[in-house]
Amino acid sequence: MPNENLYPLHQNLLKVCNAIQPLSDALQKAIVAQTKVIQVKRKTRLLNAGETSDAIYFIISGAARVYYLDKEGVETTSWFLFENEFLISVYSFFTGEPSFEYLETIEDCTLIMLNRGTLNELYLQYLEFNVIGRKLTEYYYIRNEKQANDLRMLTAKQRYQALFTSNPKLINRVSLGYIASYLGISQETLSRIRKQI
Amino acid sequence: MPNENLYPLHQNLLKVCNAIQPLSDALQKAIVAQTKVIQVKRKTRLLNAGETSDAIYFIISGAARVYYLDKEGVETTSWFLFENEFLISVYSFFTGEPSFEYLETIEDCTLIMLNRGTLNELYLQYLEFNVIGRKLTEYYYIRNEKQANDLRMLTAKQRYQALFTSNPKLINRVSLGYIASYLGISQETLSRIRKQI
DNA sequence: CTAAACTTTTGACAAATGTCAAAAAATGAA
DNA sequence: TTCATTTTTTGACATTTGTCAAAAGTTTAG
Repeated sequence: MPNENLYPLHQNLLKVCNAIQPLSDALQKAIVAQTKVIQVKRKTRLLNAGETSDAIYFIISGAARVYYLDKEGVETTSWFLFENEFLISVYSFFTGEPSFEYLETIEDCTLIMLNRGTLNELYLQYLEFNVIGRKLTEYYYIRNEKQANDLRMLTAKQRYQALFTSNPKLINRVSLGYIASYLGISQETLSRIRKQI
Repeated sequence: MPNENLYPLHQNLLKVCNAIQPLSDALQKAIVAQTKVIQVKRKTRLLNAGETSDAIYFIISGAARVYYLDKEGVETTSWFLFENEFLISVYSFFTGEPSFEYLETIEDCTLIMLNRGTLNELYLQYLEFNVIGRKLTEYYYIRNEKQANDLRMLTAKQRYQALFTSNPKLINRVSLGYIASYLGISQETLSRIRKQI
């Protein structure tokens, strides 16, 4: 595992990618060279609605969420991301259209930042990297699909229990209001559900 | 546009792929050679829950749906697919795990069938094909995300109206009960919503 | 350490949606 | 075309979830 020593900050990112498909040394080097490690405080907005997303972030440490505003201006959280996950406004990043979502940290974070132009160059220059992109998209697709299915099929209480079961640590790191909007319910309802359990 | 004459049945499939990224002649030829055109009646089950998905289908004509059963055995439709779209159990096809979903036609269909082994060979042999796979997955990802967002944020009536606006033809081709489950509501409620509008 | 800001809980009530059962309407196979 | 089957609608009522307002609890920055 030479990576661990060569690129200490990028170690987990490379590990995640290598687990999908082994990367050539040249590609690993390119990834490290073309990305930037940044530190941001909690509640930092990394993308605003209306802006076009220009970057994807890998979370080394910390937590973040993706949210948007409904017609009445009420926040709805659509995603929580933690260590070793990618923070991205999929729609805006992939289409190049202005985002309807906000990206915001919910804890102090250390992030690896990769911008879109660079990613596309990597896709062109290292065709094997498309495999990684495809597989990651597949993986997140499946997560998203499960979410939609749960929203259709489960009651509020069942959705909370499913989330709690699949991701117990989340409950302690994320405020109730955010979780409620993620589950598609009001925070009062979630508070009452919690008391019952 | 030589494809139109060379491969009449595969014309639209190739057109969809070419629109994402031009395919080499060799790849086009390989796609045509490795796929099989089949005709099936309406209500044909192409995949059962518990089976591992081994194929992806491109719909030349007809319509289909993806559905699954909740704990009480009630059907919930998670997706409708029409001409020039891909019919697939994403979870099972991509992970190789047994499916929790059923694939079923809702009209007589003409389909292009591509099995997983072949697709993976194409991915290996024609690395550029991964770009197509990645982009298609991105596209369907975005659709899925929109669905989850609507389920969280909109009332039943708003969801119906959104569906009607974005896909009016669907309403006439798909029965009310299927649409209701797709929207995450009972069919009685959907029937009442329809009357109001 | 403390005040201000934010988050969670509670109560009372309103609105949305579900359930069950039966009738009406539409569809499709013989 | 006709009858059996499937789909949609309707009514009555139950349940879930939302809303508003206020109180209680917790966290954070100075």
